[in-house]
Amino acid sequence: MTPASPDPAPVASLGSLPAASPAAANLPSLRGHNAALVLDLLRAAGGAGASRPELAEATGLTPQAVSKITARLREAGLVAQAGRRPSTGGKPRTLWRLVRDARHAVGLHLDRDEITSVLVDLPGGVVAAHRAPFDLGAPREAVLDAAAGAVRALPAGAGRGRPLGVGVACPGPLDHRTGVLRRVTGFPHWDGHPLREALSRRLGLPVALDKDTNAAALGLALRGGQGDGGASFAYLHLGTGLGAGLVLEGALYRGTRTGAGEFGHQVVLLDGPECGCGDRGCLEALCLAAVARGDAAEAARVLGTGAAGLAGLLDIDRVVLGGRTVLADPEAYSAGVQRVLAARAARTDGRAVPVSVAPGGVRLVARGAAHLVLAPLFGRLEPGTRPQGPGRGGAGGGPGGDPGKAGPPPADSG
Amino acid sequence: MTPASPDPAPVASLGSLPAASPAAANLPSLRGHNAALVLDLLRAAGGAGASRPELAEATGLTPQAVSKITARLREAGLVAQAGRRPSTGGKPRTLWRLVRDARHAVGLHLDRDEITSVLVDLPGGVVAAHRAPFDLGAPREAVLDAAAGAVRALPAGAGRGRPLGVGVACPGPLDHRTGVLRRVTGFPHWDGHPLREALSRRLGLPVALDKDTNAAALGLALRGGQGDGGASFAYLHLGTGLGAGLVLEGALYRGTRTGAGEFGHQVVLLDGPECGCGDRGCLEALCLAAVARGDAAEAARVLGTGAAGLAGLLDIDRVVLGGRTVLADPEAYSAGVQRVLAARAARTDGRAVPVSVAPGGVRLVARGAAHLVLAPLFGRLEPGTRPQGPGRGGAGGGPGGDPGKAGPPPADSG
DNA sequence: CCACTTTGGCAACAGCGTTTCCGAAGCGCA
DNA sequence: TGCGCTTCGGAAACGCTGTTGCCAAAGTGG
Repeated sequence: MTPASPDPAPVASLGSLPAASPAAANLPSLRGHNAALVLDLLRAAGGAGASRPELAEATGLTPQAVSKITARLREAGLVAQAGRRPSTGGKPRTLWRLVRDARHAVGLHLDRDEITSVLVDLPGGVVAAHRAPFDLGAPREAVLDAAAGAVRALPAGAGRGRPLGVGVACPGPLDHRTGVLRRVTGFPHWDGHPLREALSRRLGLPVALDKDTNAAALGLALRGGQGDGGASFAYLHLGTGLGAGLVLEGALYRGTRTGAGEFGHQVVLLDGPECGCGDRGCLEALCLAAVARGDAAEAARVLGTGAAGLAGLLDIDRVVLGGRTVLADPEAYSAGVQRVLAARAARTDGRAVPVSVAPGGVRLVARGAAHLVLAPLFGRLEPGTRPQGPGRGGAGGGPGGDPGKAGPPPADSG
Repeated sequence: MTPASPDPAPVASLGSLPAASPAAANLPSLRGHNAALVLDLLRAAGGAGASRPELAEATGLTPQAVSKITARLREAGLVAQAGRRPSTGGKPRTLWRLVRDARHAVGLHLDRDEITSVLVDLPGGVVAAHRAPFDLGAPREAVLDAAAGAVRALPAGAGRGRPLGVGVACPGPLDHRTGVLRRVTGFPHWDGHPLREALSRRLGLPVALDKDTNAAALGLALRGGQGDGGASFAYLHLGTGLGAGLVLEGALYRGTRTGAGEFGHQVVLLDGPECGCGDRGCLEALCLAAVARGDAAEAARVLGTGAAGLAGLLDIDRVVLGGRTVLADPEAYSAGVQRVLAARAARTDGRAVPVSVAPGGVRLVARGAAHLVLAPLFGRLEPGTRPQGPGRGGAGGGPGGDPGKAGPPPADSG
């Protein structure tokens, strides 16, 4: 695939066709796609593991192809045998699982007043975590220092080898494709800053950047659960603001410019009270006002109204709530939102969209950020990360990459 | 690929892995994918055509691979040479275009009081059209008769061979995967009726079913335009109701159960006037009330408020308006919605989401319905259509199909 | 007329999943 | 314990994909 040309507009009059939206596939990309598929199924299977015939049925590949793929993945050190199933009258099935320490990734959550970093292993488990006070409003260098410090505070040698990369989540808006911040609400001095590149250079590791809500949603989508392969859900985050992360048909939806998920500034009360954004009657304004009054029930009702609209608009399968405000009184918000959704269901086809509170607490976003780096291995996210600095050069293959060909993790030369 | 098993739940306790969300790929599916990609680029290029080197650059394939693919497509009769570009110092490039009459599809729009059918050719142009009064509330048999009649009223022999299939669009809700209607608002006797199967049997052709708004959006997405490969837009339809069709990153988004696009019942005035759906303050209720008062400006403002929320939530690139009410006073609605979006843009990053009125008039939906059948050829939609009756048996290949292997259109034996 | 550029076909090739075949490893019954 | 049966999974040949390397064809420009 031709990388995005730096030329502004190559003549454009004749002979310039738009780049094909889905990229063309060749043999290596096919191999990578199927390998990622198998890895993803093993990830979903968790510690229980999965057998070759099961993988074959789930993917649609022939058992023989699955054999070849698992053999390659084992050679790469990504998977290993994990016992066998009881026989059903013939040779028992051999089980496979992910090798926990085959790869690691760092997740970094830059919140307004706190920084959280986690080290996660290949299946997505948190190996180590670190939290510290933080000020996103501090000068850039100080913030970069703090970020690098939070990454270095993690036990680098715990899992052998360097981490694959660092996923960074922070308040939006920003552009995940270029890794550049836009005017982060309340901190205009970040506008236009290429945070991804700066951090990548300082850490000597690939860095991926995204909004906190997107990271959280991605983390929830990849949570060890089962059967949610193609499910759609919305993660609604109520903290100092109100935002959303959308997972549509199993894939994180960020929009063309990472702008998707601006949930808080939907108008739910035409000509209502003024909001900080300049509009009137925004969901966020009403919700935060109710919170300020201590009226969690009303805040939940307002939030539920927004959730109901979203459920209808996007045919969402479930709603997950999170954020400090919600976590302070989870039952009230869960019940309040659920009530509105149940009322909507009663008016339509009768099936209410289930509501839950996000597990993971204060590490939810950081863990999701790590998945910005891990997810491409499982075909759950386009690479998007442009490797920089030492470690893993830019030899990346076609779409989906090829986890099987990634080889052993680079040795820690430090 | 294993077809969806008819078994309800195969034991499910052990060894049942969820089906992989994206299907596995093998050589035939890779071939089909790339062939569809090339066809899609040629479709986007329109009458101007595209050359092999351009296709190679746009897809990322090698020129040699493109040569092989175009050769296969030419052999299948889908593409043909269309002149050459002026030389730039060497051998001039040969241009390729779609063969207009290589395939045809029928689009059928079942509206509440009118039925429209169109015959479209491979590039998506309307070859013939038919309109007649209609009553969706009539008994089922009468409706099926009318639908079949509208299809047969089209000049079948105009393009040689039978059409690929019939795309049907009607008011929702319904399930596009099973082709079964749900309780179409106002006509409860359609609830649960397998319209797709019934029509397919009667016509002896494959049938695809979807919501009218989805069909319209799909048609707009595939309109001969250029460069909108991965663009996102919303089609907002204001007629007797208010609905939306969503195209996200170039693909029609229907949700898991075709439920996406329920735009009219988002609450924009908490505790506002009651809506027919039982809720209060729905966008649709306020909008229709303003229309009933003859206040197009206020209706547009309300509609614009909904559009602004949607633009933020989904990072939409543009908004397209349609429906009888809009078409009755296009300037008022276009300007009114644009005003709200411009105000929102001024509050955020300053780039307003452009608004336009859907071209195509009364045939917009029918034309989009035909694309339900054509789009899979271009990799723009999963097949979804289960061929029934004579014509094109169920020999369909892997994901994306393989247009190159489709062979010549079946001869019209009638 | 001749270098030079560019297009695009031919042939050999590596590597993907598929097919076919068969040994390995368990169960159940005699 | 032995034997038939079932199921798993490896080995090898295969068809077909896009890729690579080479070269003829078809233009431009001096």
